[in-house]
Amino acid sequence: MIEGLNKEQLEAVTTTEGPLLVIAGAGSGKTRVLTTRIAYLVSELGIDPSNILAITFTNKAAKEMQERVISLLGSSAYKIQISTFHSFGVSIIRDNYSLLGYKKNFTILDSDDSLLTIKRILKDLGYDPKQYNPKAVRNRISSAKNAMQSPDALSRFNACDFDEKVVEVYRVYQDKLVSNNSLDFDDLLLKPIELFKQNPDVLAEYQERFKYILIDEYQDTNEVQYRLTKMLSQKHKNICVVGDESQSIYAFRGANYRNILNFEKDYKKAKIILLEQNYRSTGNILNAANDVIKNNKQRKDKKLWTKNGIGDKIIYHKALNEKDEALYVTREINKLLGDGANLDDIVILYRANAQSRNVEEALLKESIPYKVIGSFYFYNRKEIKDLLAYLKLIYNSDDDISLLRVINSPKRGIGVKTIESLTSKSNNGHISLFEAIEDGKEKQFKDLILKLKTLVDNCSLTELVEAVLNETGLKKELQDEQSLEAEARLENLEEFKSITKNFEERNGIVSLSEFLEEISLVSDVEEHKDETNVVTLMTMHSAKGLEFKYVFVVGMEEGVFPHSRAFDSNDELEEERRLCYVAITRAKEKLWLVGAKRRVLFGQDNANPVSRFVKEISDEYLEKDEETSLFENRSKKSYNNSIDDTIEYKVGEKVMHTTFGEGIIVSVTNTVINVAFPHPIGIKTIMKGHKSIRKV
DNA sequence: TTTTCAAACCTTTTT
DNA sequence: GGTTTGAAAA
Repeated sequence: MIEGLNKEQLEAVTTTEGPLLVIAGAGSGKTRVLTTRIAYLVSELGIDPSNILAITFTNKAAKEMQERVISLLGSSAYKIQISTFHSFGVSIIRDNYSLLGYKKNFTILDSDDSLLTIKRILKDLGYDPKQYNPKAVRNRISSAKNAMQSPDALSRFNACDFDEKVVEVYRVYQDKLVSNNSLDFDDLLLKPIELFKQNPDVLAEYQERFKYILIDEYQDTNEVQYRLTKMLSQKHKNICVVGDESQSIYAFRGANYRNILNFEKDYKKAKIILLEQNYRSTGNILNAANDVIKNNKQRKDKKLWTKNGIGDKIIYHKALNEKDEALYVTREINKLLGDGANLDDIVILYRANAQSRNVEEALLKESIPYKVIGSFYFYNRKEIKDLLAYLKLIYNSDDDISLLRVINSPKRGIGVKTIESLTSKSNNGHISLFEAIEDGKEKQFKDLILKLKTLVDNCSLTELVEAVLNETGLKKELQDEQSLEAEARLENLEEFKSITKNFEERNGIVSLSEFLEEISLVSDVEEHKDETNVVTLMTMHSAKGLEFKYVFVVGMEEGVFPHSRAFDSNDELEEERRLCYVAITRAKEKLWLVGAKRRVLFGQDNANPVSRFVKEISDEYLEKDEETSLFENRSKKSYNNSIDDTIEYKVGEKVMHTTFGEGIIVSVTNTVINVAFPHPIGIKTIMKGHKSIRKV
């Protein structure tokens, strides 16, 4: 098990007692250390797996850690609590809901739901949403919660009129959540702390249970997470935190990388181990990363090194515009594929999700299969949100937010007037909107939900979803519409059923409560599908912890990356630089940094200078390629090869695709068409005039 | 109550 | 550039 570990790694694995800080540079075998340490605790020291708690930030990281521990320990690994901070929080709340004043069937609000709630509160209080931006209010409340400030505490600090209003909204918002028997993301961590403060005996039980605690990505912990782990580890003090302040990229979410720098102060006898040997990347890639990060003032001095070869130089390519930028990337990908590379080994990283569109269009043109991680396309669709709101309301009828979402969707003739009278009734009687319903059209709605409620314990999840679709009229509304867009929405609802089916198969028969919990904590539908052998597109933030042979970073321009919002703050610029460090160190073999001379942003043509991060890399490791005019000709040629832009398309026309077969066009944009193919293929986006389709 | 159309708004990054 | 929001008409 411990074979092949270097001296420092071995020390990190075997130093099991007392506080331990592992500063793990990118690619230094951090996950291997964590998983081996867990296995060592269990199989060498005979620690009961249920006494171990391992916490990560993302679902992806938790899943990977669990898989690796299972491969080391077998099925006993299932008894180890490996989870994200948020799902760990939910499990504590679930086990102690009544002590916290919640009912068993609490629901979790996503950030859209909390925004809607805040909008309604602002309106109720008579404030102009133009003067008090709801998003700003939500962010302010969220950061207060992440800093563990109650409305009272916040009111003591408030300096301006805006803050005063925030405090007011904050109070109403918290009351509303409690009366709705629901929690937002921040509550998932705050409530456990509240619980432990008020019930020392409960805390003592958890402290006793989790004798060994491991925290991954410690540099990304915020105040709440920091306090929570400190409370839990107070008794046994066997806490091992792993992190790298150079990779702290979540300050906007309240993360405080000083938590890692202060670890030695918090735990007086803490041992510190530095992992600086990198096993992932070539010498050139590491040197470039070091060149960039050394421009940050606030950091622990360390330098990654490797025994790997020097490798290829990093390529910086400046394209003419954002279209050429994307085309350049596809051309390089095609070259790689020609040399026998796998699509799985290729990733394209960008600063903001909105940047994916150009790249996607180019990939479509070249018929290169890809997947986009972390863009909430699926769960953000109206029909899916409606369906989920129905499920939430069935599960927790006090959830006013979900009720308001679906009470008149599909249309039942229940309008503003009815809602107003229900709201005042619910306010006066301190009951939920659902309970306030007594008669009228809304009574029919109430009966419908009550009827569906009886199904929860008597049928499978998929059957319940089917019943909701049929009984609420959600399906009928779309079928009656007879439009192709409605057809696409129906397809999405079908897709949702395959998600519930998948969930059932994975976990056996599952309850509505477990399903809702997972859906609220897993933002990305891709985690349910396994699309393999495709190019991956994602933000640099989502890429943390991952590695790829070939990495493309696009948008290397001032204003795009570093983002213009960071210009006026040195702290934020340092955070952007850390993000750049994360992006560079994802690459194992080859790295491309790509930017555009001109770029259309907000419909405006901008000419941004090259990103300062490119300039920070010494020419020793960098190969600059600015044959922009040449490339323009080449790109035109390749464009003409596969695209015939003379063909006109109309919605409703039939087309034949070389692999998907016959389909119907459901929508047409300037560059692409969306085509509905028979189940299970579904809706596909295809370039206009692409050689793979022809009209029939 | 629902539909429609023009104006406003927007773009960090995520559990 | 693209979507969401608001006011006015149906």
